Amino acid sequence: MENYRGEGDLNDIVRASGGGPLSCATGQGSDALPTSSWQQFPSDPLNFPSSAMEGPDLNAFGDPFSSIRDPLLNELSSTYFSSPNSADHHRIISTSSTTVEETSSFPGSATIVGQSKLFEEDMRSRCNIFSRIQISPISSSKLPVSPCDSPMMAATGVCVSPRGIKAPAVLTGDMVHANTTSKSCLIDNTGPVQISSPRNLGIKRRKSQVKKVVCIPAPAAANSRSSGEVVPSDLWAWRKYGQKPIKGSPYPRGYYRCSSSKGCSARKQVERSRTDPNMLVITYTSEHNHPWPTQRNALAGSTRSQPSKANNASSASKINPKEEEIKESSNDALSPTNVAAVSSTASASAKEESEDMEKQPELDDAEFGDQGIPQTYTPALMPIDSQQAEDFFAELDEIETDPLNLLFPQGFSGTDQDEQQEKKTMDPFGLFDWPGNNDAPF
DNA sequence: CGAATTTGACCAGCGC
DNA sequence: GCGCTGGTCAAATTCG
Repeated sequence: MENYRGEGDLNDIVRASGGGPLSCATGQGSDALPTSSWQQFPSDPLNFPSSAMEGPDLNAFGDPFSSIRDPLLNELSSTYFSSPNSADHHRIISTSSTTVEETSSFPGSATIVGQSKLFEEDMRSRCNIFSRIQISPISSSKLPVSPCDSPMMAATGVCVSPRGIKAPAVLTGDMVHANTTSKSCLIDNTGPVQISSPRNLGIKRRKSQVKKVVCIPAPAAANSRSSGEVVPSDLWAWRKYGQKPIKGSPYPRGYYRCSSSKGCSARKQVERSRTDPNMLVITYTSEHNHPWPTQRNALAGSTRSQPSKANNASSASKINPKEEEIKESSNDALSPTNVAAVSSTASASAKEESEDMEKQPELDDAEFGDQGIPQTYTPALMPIDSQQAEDFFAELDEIETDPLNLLFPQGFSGTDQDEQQEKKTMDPFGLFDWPGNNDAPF
């Protein structure tokens, strides 16, 4: 266990920033809203091109995470933005140095940082329902000498200890911080990531790989499947192909590959935060080479993780608790129980990384800009209490045949009226500022 | 019966 | 060069 320290990865980072006054300056408590520096997430999560669903953007399949980030982050947004108590604090720290600027291409939601102040102020004045997501431009080339010297760091309170910087991951400027009092998660991306089978493709797996790490809250009862393994669905169907114990971590790491489409090289790793079992660290590798599956399809292959089964004691009894910890499925994420769990867990963060920055600056721009993070934040407001959650998911079942419309109402609506109607549906409380909404202050 | 999961083995990168 | 570690494969197992 102590060996882990020498690696200077996640644990170090968490320790360095998890409880530090700098790192959590704004998040000393999940109830104490860190409003001073957190960047409000875009007010208009829906106002982004549904590029992932559109043909032209399929060209981006060659771009890592050109698509995978969207479903997941969408899930995150839809799931974690549901806390009216501001218990959910999310930070997304993009390693793409140009993420901030590039995301500006998105109306509303795109201007994560540029308009974040506005969003923050506005949202704060409205409601604390939204998680605070911070996107920080970090890159190996732009990483400040001292993490705390970074303007972003200073502005956001995110700080990495020098020891953390020691880790290669930190050198790449990658970390994610889910900011809550007890639930923090910093992720190191030191770990090599494989785009695809090195055996088959002869690709070195430890370098020049782009990965995207998302830190999300895990179920409170982390060691019990019956409690419901809460991993937000990212719409893709994932098939587990391996699990390995990770040195320095009591929790194993699960390896998943996309099963939505044969030949898809998208993969992800799921593991629990070493320091905070309540946090799940999901690392996405490579990209999907196919359009988003429908929700129905996404659910395929997740039958073993369905809540109904998850709640089955007999089933749970057969499973190693540690193994359960990293299990995930779309169904789990969509279950009301999990929604509640997620809401209570109340923190999420994500990061994107390019470990080969010199080769991919433009790529990052393209990936995380035009099609980037904002796309993923669909304001699918979740009911708060369990009853609402049940009703909500009951409705989801009804519209399951066309989930994408739910996720991207403006992207698929035929008319402006439809868009407005859908926006109202998605945002019944007017919590979002729809660009087309005349009522919006901006 | 098909599909997903489990799990041990194998392979490759990285550090010493 | 060697050992450690992580990532993937693939057969066996499990489940719906």
